[in-house]
Amino acid sequence: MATIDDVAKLAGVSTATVSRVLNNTANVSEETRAKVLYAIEKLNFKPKFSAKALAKSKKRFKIGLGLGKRMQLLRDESDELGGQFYGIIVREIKALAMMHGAIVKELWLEDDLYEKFDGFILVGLDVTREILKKFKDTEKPIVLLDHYITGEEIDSVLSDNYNGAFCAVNYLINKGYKDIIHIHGPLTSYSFKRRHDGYIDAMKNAKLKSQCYEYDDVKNNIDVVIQKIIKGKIPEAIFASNDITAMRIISELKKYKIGIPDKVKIIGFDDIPMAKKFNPPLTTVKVFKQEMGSIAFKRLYELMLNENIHPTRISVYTKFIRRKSG
Amino acid sequence: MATIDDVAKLAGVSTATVSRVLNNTANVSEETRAKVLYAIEKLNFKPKFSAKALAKSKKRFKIGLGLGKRMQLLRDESDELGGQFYGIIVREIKALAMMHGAIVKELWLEDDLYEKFDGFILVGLDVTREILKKFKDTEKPIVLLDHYITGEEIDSVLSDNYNGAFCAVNYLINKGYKDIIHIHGPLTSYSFKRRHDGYIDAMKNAKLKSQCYEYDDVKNNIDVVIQKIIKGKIPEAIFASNDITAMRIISELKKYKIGIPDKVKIIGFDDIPMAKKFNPPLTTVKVFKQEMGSIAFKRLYELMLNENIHPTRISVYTKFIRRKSG
DNA sequence: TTGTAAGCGTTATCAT
DNA sequence: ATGATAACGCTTACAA
Repeated sequence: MATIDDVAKLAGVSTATVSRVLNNTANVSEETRAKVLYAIEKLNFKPKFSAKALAKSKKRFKIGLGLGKRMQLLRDESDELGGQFYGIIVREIKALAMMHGAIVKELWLEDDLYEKFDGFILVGLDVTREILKKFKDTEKPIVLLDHYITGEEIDSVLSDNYNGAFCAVNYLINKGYKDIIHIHGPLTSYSFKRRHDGYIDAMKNAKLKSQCYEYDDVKNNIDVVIQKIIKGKIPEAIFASNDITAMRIISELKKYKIGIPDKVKIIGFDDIPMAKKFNPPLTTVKVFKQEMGSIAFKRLYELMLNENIHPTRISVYTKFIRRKSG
Repeated sequence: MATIDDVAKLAGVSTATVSRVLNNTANVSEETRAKVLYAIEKLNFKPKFSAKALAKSKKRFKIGLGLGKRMQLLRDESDELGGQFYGIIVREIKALAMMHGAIVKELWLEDDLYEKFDGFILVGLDVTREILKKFKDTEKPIVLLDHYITGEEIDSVLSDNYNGAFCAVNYLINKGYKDIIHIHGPLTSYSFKRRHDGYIDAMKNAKLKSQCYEYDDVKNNIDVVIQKIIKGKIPEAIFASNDITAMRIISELKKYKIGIPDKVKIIGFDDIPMAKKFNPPLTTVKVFKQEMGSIAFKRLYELMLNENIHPTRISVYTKFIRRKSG
C-alpha cells in the first residue's frame, strides 16, 4: 500500500509537504501542490486512519454534549430515572473523552452557541429540526444519540429498537398470549416509535389485534391510562415503551390488587439497573447503553479527524432478558 | 490517559510483557500476569485502537468474500446487471484490502470452508440462517453486506432503504399523483423488504391506497406483471425495487407505446451507472455503493483486530436523484 | 515555502 | 519468561 513516503518520494518533496497539501494546513506553492496532487492520484493514495488518529492524539478536542429540557426533567427526578439510561451513556462518553484527552462540556440544546467546539453529540428526542439547524450552522461534525430525524442526513447512533420490540412481543405470542397491549411514551421519540412499530408488526404477523395507549412519561399520568384499561377486559400481557413505564404500570396495577405476573405479564425495555432489583424483577429488552455511548464518541472522533465521511445510522443490537415480570 | 507505558511502569515490567498479557500471546508467569492485571485495573487502561491498528498493519489478513448463487446469475448476465451494484461494492472492498495488505478471496456461499480465514464479508440476500451458521462456526468475525437476518446478531452494513423509498414515494405524492404502485423483487431480500415498507408507509401517511406486484428478478418475468397491470387502470406512477426493474418496466411499457414519463412516471433505486445513460434517464435513489464497501471492510478490519466488539447494523444514507423518468 | 526529525501507543523481533 | 527496541504511517514543532 502506498504510504505518505511513497508520495513524497514520487513528488520529490518531504512528507511534511505532502501532509500540508493533504490537510490544507499551510501555504504550499502551486507548483509543489500540483506535483503532490499528481503523485497522490498516481499512487491512489489514501491516508491511513489509524496513523492519522495516532499522530493527532496530542490534540485536545472540545466536544459539546447537547442535552434537552426533557432530560433535564428526568434527571431532576432523581438518579432512578434519567440517570439510569442517559446517565450511563453520558458517563461513558465522558470516560472515553478523558482517555482521548478531549474536553466535553454539557450544554442545553436551547442555549446559544457562543463557544467554539470541534464537534457535538446531541442526546435524545428533544433535538428538533430547528435546533439541529443551529448546530449544523457551525459546520462542525454532529452525532445524534438515541434519536434520528427523518430526511436529515446526520450521523446517528440508536439501539435496535424495532427488533428488540419485535422479539419481546414474539416471546409473549409464543407463550400463547393473544391479548397483548402496548403502552408507550410520545412517538415523536424515534426510539419509542420504532418499539411501537416492532410491537405492531409482531402482532400483525401473528394475526393478532393490536391495541396501544399513549401516556405522558414526563408528567406521568399512567394512573388515568390504567384506569381506562381496567375498565374493559384486562389484557393478558402489556409491552411497555421502557422499564420506567413498566414499573409504573406494575405499581399502579398493584393498587388494584392485580398480581404480576400471575394476572398480567409485563415486559419493559432498556434494562436499566433498577429493573433487576424491582419486585418482581423486570423481563425486558437490554439496551447496551455504554456501547451506545462509546460508539457515538468514536464516531464523532472519526468525523473530527477525517472530514467528508459519508453519514450513517448505527443501530446497536439489543438482547431479550427474561426475568419474573413477564 | 493511561498508556501501556504507565501500566508497565506501575507493574514493574516491560511494555512487551504488558502487551503479552493483553493479548495472551505468549507464556507469562502467573505472578507477573497478576501484577500487570492489577496495574491495568488500577489505571483503568484500555489499549488505544489506532495505535494497535497501526502496529498491526504489517499483518496480512486473509478475508473470505462470500457470494451467492443469485449474484452468480446476475453477474453472468453481463456487467450491466450485477456488476453495476455488487460489482462496485466488491471492487471497493478489494481496493481497500489491497491498501491494507489484506488478501481477499472470493468464495461461493455454498462451498465448504476448507481454508482458514481471518474474517468474512458475506454479500447479499443469499445468506440464509444455515449458511450463516457454517461461517459462525469458524468463530471468525463476519460482516453481512446489503443483507440482514432478523434475530441474528451479526454486524451488517446496509443502505438506508426505508427512508430512501419513503422520500422517493413522497416526492411523487407531493407532485399530486395518487395512483402509485410498487413493483418489487423477492421480499426475502431485506433491502427489497425495507424499500417496500417505505413505500407502504408513505402511501399510508398520505391516506393513499397502496398496490404491490412481485416479480422474479432473476428469471425476469416483468412482461407478465406488466400485462396484468395494463389490463386494469394504468397507474400514474410506478416505484420499482431497483433500477434494473425500473428499466425493464420502461422497456416493456414501450412495447405498448406507453410513454415515460408522459404517461407513467417511474422511479428506481440504486443509481447504478447505467441509470443516468438510460432513455429516459432514470429518476432514482442513489445508494452509496462504494461507501458501503469501504464501511464493511473497515468494520471487518476492526473486528479482526479487536475481539469483543458489540455488533451493530450500519445504514448508509441514500440520496434522491431527480432525472427524467419520474 | 519547504525540510528534518521527534513523537503518537502499540506489536513483534531479537536478545538475554 | 522477560526486556530492548525497531517498526507502523502520519502530524507538527522547529529549522532553514
